[in-house]
Amino acid sequence: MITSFTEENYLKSIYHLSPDEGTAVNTNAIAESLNTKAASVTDMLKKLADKEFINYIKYQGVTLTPLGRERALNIIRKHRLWEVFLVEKLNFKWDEVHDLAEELEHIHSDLLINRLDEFLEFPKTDPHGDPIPDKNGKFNVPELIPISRLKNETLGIISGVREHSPLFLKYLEKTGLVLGQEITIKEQIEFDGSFIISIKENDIMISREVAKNLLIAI
Amino acid sequence: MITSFTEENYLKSIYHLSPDEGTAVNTNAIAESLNTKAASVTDMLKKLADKEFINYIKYQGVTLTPLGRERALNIIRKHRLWEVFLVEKLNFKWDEVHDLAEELEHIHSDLLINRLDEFLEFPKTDPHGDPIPDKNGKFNVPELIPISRLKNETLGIISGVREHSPLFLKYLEKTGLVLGQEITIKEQIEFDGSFIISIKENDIMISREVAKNLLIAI
DNA sequence: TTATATTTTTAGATTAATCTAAAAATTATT
DNA sequence: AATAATTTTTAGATTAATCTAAAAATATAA
Ligand SMILES: [Mn+2]
Ligand SMILES: [Mn+2]
Ligand SMILES: [Mn+2]
Ligand SMILES: [Mn+2]
Repeated sequence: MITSFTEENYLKSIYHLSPDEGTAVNTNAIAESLNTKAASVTDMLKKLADKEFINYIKYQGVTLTPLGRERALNIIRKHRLWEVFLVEKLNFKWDEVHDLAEELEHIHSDLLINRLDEFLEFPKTDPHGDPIPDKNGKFNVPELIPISRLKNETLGIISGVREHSPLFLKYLEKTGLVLGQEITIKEQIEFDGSFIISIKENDIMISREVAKNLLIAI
Repeated sequence: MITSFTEENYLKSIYHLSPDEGTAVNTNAIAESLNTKAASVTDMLKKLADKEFINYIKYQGVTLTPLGRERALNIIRKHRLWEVFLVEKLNFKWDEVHDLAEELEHIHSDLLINRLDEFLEFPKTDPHGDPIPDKNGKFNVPELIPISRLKNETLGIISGVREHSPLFLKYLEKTGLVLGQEITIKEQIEFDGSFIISIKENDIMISREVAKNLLIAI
């Protein structure tokens, strides 16, 4: 079954909005994430249900069928592999690749993406630390914890972000908070919830907002 | 001015159908090359004329404006660079890349394509011997002559094809008639216009149809 | 549990790209 | 030059994706 650019974006959005397999995603949430209107979403949900990509009960939200989940993961695989390509081979920065990958993820060819995977030597994560599904849609989610939930004196490695905006990513880069960097939590300031962390022998301060969006492997 | 996938295919088609800058391209020719109907073409021509990509006079056919030509060459540049990438980096065969490049050529990013160009070390021709415009749209057309127009005992190098169908390309590959291969014209058979050529110390026979579509640099 | 607020769906339009059938213009042929 | 053939354009519909405004269903609060 072929899927249009638009249908694929809906599937991806539903996948990203699903906290877990069972719980349904609301019409309004999809509308917001795709910058469209609820009425448009309803129309598309009917279409996706017809094509058996989603389970849709009027007024009750939607869940992905196994087929829909498979398709969503295939698009996410493509997105993340293209991001790796852009950073590793074409020297793009991690804050520059997302919008391009949003276009490239819709190129329809399993052969192309499997060859690209091989060319990149089967990367396990993308430039933002997100896991890349393999050709069967399998991937393992590493246990990452935001700095905001860590205790003092914890030592860990920066391994992911919860926020992908170029502004945030550029700030992290400038501050040296890049993937793979080892850090230690020194102290949380009670007043505003900000943190002092140590990075390469230096102590630096990061806001609570940043601490919530920086993911650590311990 | 942004252009849709469809508009870009029309511009490319008009470019490829232009024998030279001045002479106009007919509605029916465009319709045939895009597998669409003349009525649809007329609608699109009005739109492209509004956007100043073409000069359009009712019933008189169209020519590209400098803007339209620039845009067409940019798409062709992308098409051919992606073909080089697929063959050189992802190990595709020359008969497998065209349809994929038809999709990839519509990815909108000059930065991406210039970085790709650099990554590929600024190739001058694509896997089929066609010239790749540089970022300013400049390219030189090498003087290539079909085998069918060569005299006996001519020595030359296979440097291009006039027909891009996978069937033809696969036949050439199997027969050893690949780009860069040196050949000598031995004899033309008067009866059916076929040729005997020498390649790597062997004499082989090729039909007139093949001879017309194989381009040689002398 | 009735009234109010929120969410979701339907009804009806719009826009881009396409089509068929018919009309108009151009080109070729007597 | 008049007629026939061909090419091109217009008229009117269709389909996918979107929208606004109104109606219907569900959730929340008095
Ligand atoms: Mn991304
Ligand atoms: Mn990413
Ligand atoms: Mn091609
Ligand atoms: Mn080519």
